[in-house]
Amino acid sequence: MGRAPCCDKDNVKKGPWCPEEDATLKEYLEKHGTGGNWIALPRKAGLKRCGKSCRLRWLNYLRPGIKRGGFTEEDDKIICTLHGSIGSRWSVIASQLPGRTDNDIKNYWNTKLKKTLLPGNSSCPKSENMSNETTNEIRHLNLQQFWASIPTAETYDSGNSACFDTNSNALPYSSESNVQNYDSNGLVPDPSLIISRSMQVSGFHTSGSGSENYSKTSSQDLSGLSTSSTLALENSYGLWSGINGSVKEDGIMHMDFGCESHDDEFLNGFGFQEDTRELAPYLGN
DNA sequence: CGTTAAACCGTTAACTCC
DNA sequence: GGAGTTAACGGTTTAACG
Repeated sequence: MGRAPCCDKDNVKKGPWCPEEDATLKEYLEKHGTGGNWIALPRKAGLKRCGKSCRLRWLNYLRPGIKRGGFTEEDDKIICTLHGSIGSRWSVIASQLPGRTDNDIKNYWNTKLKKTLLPGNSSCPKSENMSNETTNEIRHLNLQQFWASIPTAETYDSGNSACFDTNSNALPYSSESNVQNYDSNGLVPDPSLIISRSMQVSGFHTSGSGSENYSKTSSQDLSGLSTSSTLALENSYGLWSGINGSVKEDGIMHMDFGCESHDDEFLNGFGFQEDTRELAPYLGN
């Protein structure tokens, strides 16, 4: 006996969505939100689709602020770097690329990046496949972005994909209008601050090199953030131990990366050491 | 602790282009 | 008709809830 199907398969439509269905779903969600229940949603909205299909359609296609195609070189670097570090945790990678969906990134990786960047079909963009310049660039980018990406309780990106409060009727996306900009002098935050800050947000700027503005929201906005991405961060990027689960007496941050690995040498090359003393030069300590 | 729903990701059907 | 691309499905894992 298998698991019970999520819906009555005889009475649901499958396959590509037509414009009418899209319009119906969009209109319903804009009016009523999800109501915290995707499964009941299609019936309420008058759609002959299963809730899972509606959710996917909304998140991957209809949701406002969605970006499709047009990946930049910087997007490529972020994807390659993160994929090299954490593997195919597409939702985590997507959380670093505002407006991108896990599905989109996964497709892009499988159809383009994997072929162009990993000719040896390696799981990691190892140095032998790249020029030194490129490798160094990615290393630097990775460090900056990894540290910068550790969110503060006040930061998340306006266009992020993963803001979704299942307990409210709020639509599962963040509202750009609630976002204020502030200057972030120095992309790499103090590690002690990093750790003391709550990892409760799902999205944050990762692009650029230090002079960009970051975004912050009111605390109210944080309630709408994705729990899944929060957990994804915690699960993927490690368990933080020590004071407040973070920094030990020696002031060194000890990290236990829970991700399967991939290639220790590679990770070290990208700054993923267990002991962040090695990262001091990058962290400005 | 069992059940249910959401989230996630690998796979593939469907489509487009050459 | 084969290759490339993308949207969607299916199955599994995770989280939430009673």
